[in-house]
Amino acid sequence: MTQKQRRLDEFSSIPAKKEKPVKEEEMPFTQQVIKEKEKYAFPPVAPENLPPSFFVSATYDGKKGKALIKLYEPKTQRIYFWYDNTGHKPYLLTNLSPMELEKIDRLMRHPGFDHFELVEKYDALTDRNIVVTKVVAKDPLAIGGRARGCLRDIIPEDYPKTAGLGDSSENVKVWEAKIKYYQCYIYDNQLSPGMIYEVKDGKLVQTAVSEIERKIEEICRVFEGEGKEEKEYIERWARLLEYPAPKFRRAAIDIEVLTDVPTRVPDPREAAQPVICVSVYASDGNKRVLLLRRRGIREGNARLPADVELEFYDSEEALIRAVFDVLWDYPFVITFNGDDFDLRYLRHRAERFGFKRDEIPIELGRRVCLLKYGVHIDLYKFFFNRSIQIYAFSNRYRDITLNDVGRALIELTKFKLEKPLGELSYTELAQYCLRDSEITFKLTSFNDDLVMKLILVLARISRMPMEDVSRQGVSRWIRNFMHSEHRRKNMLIPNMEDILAVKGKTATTAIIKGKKYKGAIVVEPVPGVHFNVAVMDFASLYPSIIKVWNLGYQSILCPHEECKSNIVPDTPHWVCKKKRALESLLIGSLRDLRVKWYKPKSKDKTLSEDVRNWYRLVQGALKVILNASYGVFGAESFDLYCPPVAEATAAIGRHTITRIIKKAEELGIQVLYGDTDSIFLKNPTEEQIMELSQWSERELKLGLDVDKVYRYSVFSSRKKNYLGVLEDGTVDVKGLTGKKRHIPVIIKNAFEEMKAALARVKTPADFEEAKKEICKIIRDYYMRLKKRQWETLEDLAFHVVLGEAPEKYVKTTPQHVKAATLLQKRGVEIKAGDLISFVKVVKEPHVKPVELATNNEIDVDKYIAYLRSTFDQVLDALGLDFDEIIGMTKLERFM
DNA sequence: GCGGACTGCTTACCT
DNA sequence: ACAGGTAAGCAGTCCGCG
Repeated sequence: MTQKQRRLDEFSSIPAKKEKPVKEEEMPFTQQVIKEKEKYAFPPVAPENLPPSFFVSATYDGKKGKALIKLYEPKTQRIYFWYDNTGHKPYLLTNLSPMELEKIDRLMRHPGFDHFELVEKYDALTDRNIVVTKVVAKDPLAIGGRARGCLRDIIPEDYPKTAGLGDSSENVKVWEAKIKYYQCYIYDNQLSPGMIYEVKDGKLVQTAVSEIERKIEEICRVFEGEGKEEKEYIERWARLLEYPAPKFRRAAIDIEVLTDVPTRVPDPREAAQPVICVSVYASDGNKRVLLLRRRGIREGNARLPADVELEFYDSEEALIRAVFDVLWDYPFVITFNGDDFDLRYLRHRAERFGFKRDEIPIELGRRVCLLKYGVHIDLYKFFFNRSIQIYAFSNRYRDITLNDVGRALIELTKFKLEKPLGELSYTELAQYCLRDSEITFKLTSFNDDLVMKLILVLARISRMPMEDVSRQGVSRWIRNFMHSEHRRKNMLIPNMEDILAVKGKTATTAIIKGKKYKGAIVVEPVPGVHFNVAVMDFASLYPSIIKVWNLGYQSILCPHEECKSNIVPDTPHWVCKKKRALESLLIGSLRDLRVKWYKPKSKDKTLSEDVRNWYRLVQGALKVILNASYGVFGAESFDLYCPPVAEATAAIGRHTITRIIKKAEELGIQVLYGDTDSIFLKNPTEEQIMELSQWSERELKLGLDVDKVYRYSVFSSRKKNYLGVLEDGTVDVKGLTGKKRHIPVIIKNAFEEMKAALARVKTPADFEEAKKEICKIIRDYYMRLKKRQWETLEDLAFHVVLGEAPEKYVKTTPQHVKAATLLQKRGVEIKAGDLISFVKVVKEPHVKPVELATNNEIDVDKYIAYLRSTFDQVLDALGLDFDEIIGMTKLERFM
């Protein structure tokens, strides 16, 4: 890799100053392009020399037949296209020799076929080098496009017939034929999306900044104790994680479409209704609202920000052209659901108006809408990602709607509409539409552009374009960096069937019916109230196990006789002792970097706020990846699916927690509870904790630290259900009904009041007071329900997610489905994923959607039963009884 | 014909 | 399309009960 050393400020995002005019060819680059910008030349081909720019996207340009890299130059804030000029071509690998392949007529006559090459690859499954044929094609669609008759199908289909072998095509193998061409290009050239590149004399060269390279050396010194190979991996990861992010010039857009029926969403494929309003909210401070003039619509007097001017268009076509100017201009365009709605609608609408192909800036995919010039980020897809939702934003938003995500992350919600869209005045419509793009924009700008930077960092780790990484799941991210590593080390990327054929399935029996193998251990809790409880846990247990035990598809059940004695406890599997597995190295080095560098640095108060923010972001990104790194091996959707690896990881986890519990007990510590990777210790001494931690490091080679100390904790006899009060009075609630999000507000409020009472308890003696308070709370809410004194019906509503469309429930009809069906009958559109709000009523079918229910039909006793079961989980540990509290006599209870 | 014991389905949670 | 383990409520079924 050619790396020119540069200083950081050379690509800083400070805008260039205007200077006195010079002849064009003498102009510094920045001014040349500013001039060029006025011309909107397309495609924006990178000049022979382009200053440091961020690799933000990659694709295949069908017209030019070349890989295309999109570079974002941060000074001019423009995108430049760099086309491959190395002659790289798409290909697949096969075990047939060129001689055998030549007999396949359909292959030789295929217009996309180019030539054969013989290449040697390392096959990790058999631990041998093999020679395979590289079948090179002229264009990626020839390898494996949508159309039938592509090379990857032809080879296994036609070979046996040609060779007269009948149907025995099972040993004909094709590899690496399903990799997207631009990914293949990235891997083969070991490019790093998200990193800084410059074009020098037409060549794409990665930029090295001496200041950052020194930082990387500093990081590497922290890992002196690790092996040579580990250190190389650490260095490569650290480079990806240390380089800075640019300022992203971007615009969020949102469109409004007139509808016949207010409850129905217009079909973006039809695009039959007019676009009446579009808002743009951009990083350069631009706030625009484009409105279509319509007959009979009043100006209105809704308030808009002072710096917004309404732009009126007499024709919809002109309005769409103005929106397209935005899409041709901004390097990054942000939408919320633009893939399925906004951009798709605009594209089809433009086609209806007879726009020419190259006038439309939107590239239509089956499930995505991309931009010809810049990068489109659809935040709906990004926030929909379960890993992002849970690990990056700790479940703070619940529904993936602009309103809920906005409320949870930036405290900004949509405008409430009082009447149908078509009846709004211009200013009301503008206000509503602008708010949507404002939320969309701010979701990418809060916390110093956290979301944009997160996408950039994930693009670097996963070696994917920003568009793809923001739309795909964590298993794709992991697969892609593993694929890239295979190519770097000249390893054959195995097919899933090959792995399965050699390594087989699982050997243990899961506790849950239908699962593939046995998982983690949950320790039976010791019921009651316990003071001074230390919670210790293993620092990222599963990634650590994968590292320490050398787990990966190549090492589990390896072909070597001498490794068969290296057995995974509680399984018949063995692990390789001779060769290090790729996954073990990759995941292990990422884990080490997070635990030993990024996590401590993210809390280091001696660092500036900005630097700490970056470290926080990086450690969060690593957490997302590491948390999924074990699960993917047990997921059939993962390309390197290898069930014995997942099974071995879980088995070693069980072994680990079992051993640590035994050791704790030997040290005389009572273990109150434990789950997967954690143990709850009753009143341990400093020495006991030290000893346990040291023993774990020495014997298990795993880090065990105190995660938190509870002033006291409350356990019932239920697993995954407890409550702990931290030193600062924070109440940690796990799994209890009172914290579940589907329960009615009124019950949640009662539970919150109880939490407040428990937070005030400092000593065992304080408990008496707290118990009295809790009894009062319970009596209070009980009476309120009995006397039907709730404020609104909303407070009684259960909110349950509809997992599937109502008609898909054939085995049973749960209550929320009944409520959903009632709504459907009223003409409300219901689809999978909707949140159904319902109350419990006396009459059949005992449920009713909140909006259809009235106060007097509520089944109060059902709510009291719910209140009881919610509190029971805590009360029995406190030695209290719900019925006694509400003053029910023994006889009444018996009745 | 009814009610209790049981199983299975569904959702929300924990690590 | 990362995994398995647990709790809770309800729907539906079976079976005994003169």
